[in-house]
Amino acid sequence: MIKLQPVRGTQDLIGVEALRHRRVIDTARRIAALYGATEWITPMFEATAVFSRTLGDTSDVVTKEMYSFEDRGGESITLRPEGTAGVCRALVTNGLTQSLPQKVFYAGAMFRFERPQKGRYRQFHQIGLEILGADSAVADAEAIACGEQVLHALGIDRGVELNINTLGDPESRDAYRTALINFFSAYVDRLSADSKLRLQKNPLRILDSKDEGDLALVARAPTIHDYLTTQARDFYATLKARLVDLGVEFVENPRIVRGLDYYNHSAFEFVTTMLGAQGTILAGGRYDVLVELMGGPKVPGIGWAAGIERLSMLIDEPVRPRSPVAVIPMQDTLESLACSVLRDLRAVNIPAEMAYRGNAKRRLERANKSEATFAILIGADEASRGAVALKNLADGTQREVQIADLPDVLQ
RNA sequence: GCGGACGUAGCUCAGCUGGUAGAGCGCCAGGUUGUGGUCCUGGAUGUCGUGGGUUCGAGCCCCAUCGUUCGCCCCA
Repeated sequence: MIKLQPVRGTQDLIGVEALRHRRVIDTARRIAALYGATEWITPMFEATAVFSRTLGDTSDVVTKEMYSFEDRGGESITLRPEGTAGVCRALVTNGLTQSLPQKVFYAGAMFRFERPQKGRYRQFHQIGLEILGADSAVADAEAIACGEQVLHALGIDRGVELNINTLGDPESRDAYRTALINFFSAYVDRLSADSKLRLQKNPLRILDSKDEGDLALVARAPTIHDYLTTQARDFYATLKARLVDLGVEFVENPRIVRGLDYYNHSAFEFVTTMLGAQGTILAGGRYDVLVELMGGPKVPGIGWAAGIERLSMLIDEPVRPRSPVAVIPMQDTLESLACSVLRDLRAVNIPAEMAYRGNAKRRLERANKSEATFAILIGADEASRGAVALKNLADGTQREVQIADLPDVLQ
C-alpha cells in the first residue's frame, strides 16, 4: 500500500478554502483592470537561466531554494519561484518591448524549497502586478495605489500599514552600502552572529534584523537619505507627492531593504501584525535593470506581489454560491422525467442537481445537508398532471407546480 | 540549515505512576408503503503517523523517520 500523503509544504484547497483563494484572485484581477492592467498567464516553469541570471551568485537562493531539474532533453528547468522574471521574459520573447508601457496582472502557483511555516508553503500562490517600460515615479505610485485598493477591496484594512522607502539609484546604493559597512564594522563585537555574516554578504540586511542588540545599533546607523543623489532624492519626493495625490496613506521606513541588487528606488511593503512573523502581505519595488540582466533590452519596471495564502487567512468568509435545487424522483421510473427537469432548470441558469443514491428520504436528507433552499419532488401522481411538488426546505411548506412553470417560480 | 511544541476513530479531543483504547460531533441502519431539518433506538469505526528498541506486557519509556505547528535563517 502506498502511503498517501501530500508532499511536504503543499496543501489541498477544498470547499471554503478554495472559495477564499478564488475570491482573492478575482478581486485582484478586477482591481488591476481599473488601473489598465491585463492578465498574462506565463508558464509555471522556465529555463533555469531566466531566474538564475538575475539572482547572481551571492544568495544561496539559487542553489538551495529553487526547484531545478534536468528535463528529458537535458535542459535545466526551474519551477518558477516568483512571477516577475517570467513576465519580463514574456515581454521580451513576444516583442512587446516595442509597445511599452505594459501593465500586467498575474496569478498563479510559485515554488520554493523552504521550511514550511504559517502562511508559507513550498507550492504557494501569488497575485502580482508589473508595470514595464515606465520610468516615472507616477508608475510607482499607481502600482502602490493598486495594491492598496486590492487590499481594501478584500476588506484587509485593519491593522495594515504601508511602509515605503527608497533604495536610491545604483550610485546612491553603493555609497550607502559603504557607509553601512563602515558604521557596523566599528561595532562588530556587538552585532549578532547572523549580522556578522550579513556584514560580509549583504550589509543592508542588517537593517531588518530581528535581534534586539542589532536593533539598538540600527537605530543609530546612517540612513540612505544622506547618500541619495539629487535624482534619487527627486524621484522619491515625486513618489510621495503622487501617493498623496492618489490618496494613499504611508509611513516612511528607512529600514525597508531588498535582498537583491537589481532593485532600485522605490521599495514598499504592506504589513500586518495579525500573522505572526509572516507579517508582510504585499510587497514590491522598482527594478530598472532586471530585464537587462536577463539578457533583454533596457526596460525599467515596477511591481508587487502578494501571497494568496496569507491574504486568504485575513479575509472574511466568502458568501457561498447558492446551493443547487435538489431534484428528487420518488421512484426509479421517474428518473427520466427528473433529468428533463434538471435540463430545463440549468438551461435558464438555475443550479440544480439530483442525488444519485438512496430512497426519497435519503435524498431529501442530502438536499438538506447541501443547504438547498428548494427540493423538487417528482412523484407519479403529480407527474400525471404535468406537475411536481415544490418543497421549500427552509419552512417545510410544499405546493404543486406545473413543470413548465418551474423556471419562473425558481428564478 | 538551526531550535521549541505536537502527531490517538472522518473532525475536535480524553486516556491516571506502562496491563492489548474511549467521548462529543459526524457517518450508517431502524422508528412500516412517496418527504429532510428536531427527537428516540441500534451500529461501525482506529495495526494509537511510521519503523526499530526496552519490557512478561507500550498509546504511554528510548531511538530513528515522516508530517504538522511556532520561531530563527532566507525571502526572488
